[in-house]
Amino acid sequence: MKNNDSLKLENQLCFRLYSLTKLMGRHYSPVLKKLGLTYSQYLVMLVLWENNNTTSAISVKLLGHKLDLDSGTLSPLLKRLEKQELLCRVRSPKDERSVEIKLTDAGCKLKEQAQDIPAQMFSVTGMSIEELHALNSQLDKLLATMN
Amino acid sequence: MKNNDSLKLENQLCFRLYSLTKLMGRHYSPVLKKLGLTYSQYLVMLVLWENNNTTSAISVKLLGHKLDLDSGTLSPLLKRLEKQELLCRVRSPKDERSVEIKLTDAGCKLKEQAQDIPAQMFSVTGMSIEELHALNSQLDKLLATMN
DNA sequence: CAAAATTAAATTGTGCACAACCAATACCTA
DNA sequence: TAGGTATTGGTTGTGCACAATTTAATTTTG
Repeated sequence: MKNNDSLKLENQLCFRLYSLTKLMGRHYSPVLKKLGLTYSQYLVMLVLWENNNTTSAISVKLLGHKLDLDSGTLSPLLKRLEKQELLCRVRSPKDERSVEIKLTDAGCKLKEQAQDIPAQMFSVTGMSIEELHALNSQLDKLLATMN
Repeated sequence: MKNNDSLKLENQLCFRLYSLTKLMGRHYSPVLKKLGLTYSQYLVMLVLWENNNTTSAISVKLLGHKLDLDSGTLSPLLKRLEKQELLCRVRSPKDERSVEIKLTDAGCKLKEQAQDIPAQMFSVTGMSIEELHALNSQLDKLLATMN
């Protein structure tokens, strides 16, 4: 690559990721709207759905760790989900600083409606399972390096 | 993949893209802070730097098309850059609805300070040039399919 | 045990993304 | 040329991301 091309938009990996993330969001949002969720709220629900079987409650701290989000982002988001009665926030008796998140029955039940979202979104990518796995592991490697 | 794993966070391509975009932003922001730019402002400047040689001005419309951003996002962003005197916004004499963006001398000069950002960011990825190109073209394919 | 350090959340402020809606202008066509 | 239509940009409102600060509780240490 020529030196004076390095600042060109078309050569930027970051711009591809940025565009693709937005594009992804545009495919998700109409689907998630039916469940009354935004994309970030959906991610939170994924963690809760996954977790609810084993540990019945998860702290905001741990949730933030799993999603790589801080409390400034999660606090208002969780309050909105609480208002929708999908989850409840209870201060931990063990450590009063910590807030534990627990799915309500409605929140638990919403999982059923979300079951076919992954397949639906996968079809939008036009990729094969093999290509998806290959891309996933490339991105995992990149995530690990950059962290 | 088992059916009930499809909703697991770790299996989501979208979550990897989402995380990687945020992570990318965290690597960029301290570097861009020295230039007084946010990441999105940097993208706008990339387009302007690239364009300034040939066409001296670019409309908000075209800028939005290149960056895949709408005027609701660009308008306030461009006003902030105008306040920093990196560019000026002039209503087109040909079409009064259209606003043309033009770099100031300061805006043009800022390019020099940005020259080594791409190389710096490339080194953070830990990839070889070949790997970068391969990933870029995979993402381009995905962008094309999903658009 | 009390002071200091650490930790968890909430709060505040800035900027971004986008949908929905509005006003102004340009263009087209009957 | 008058009226409809499309386009451009702005405005408003919601939600996300994150830095910086504050508050409160726990843990560590002298």
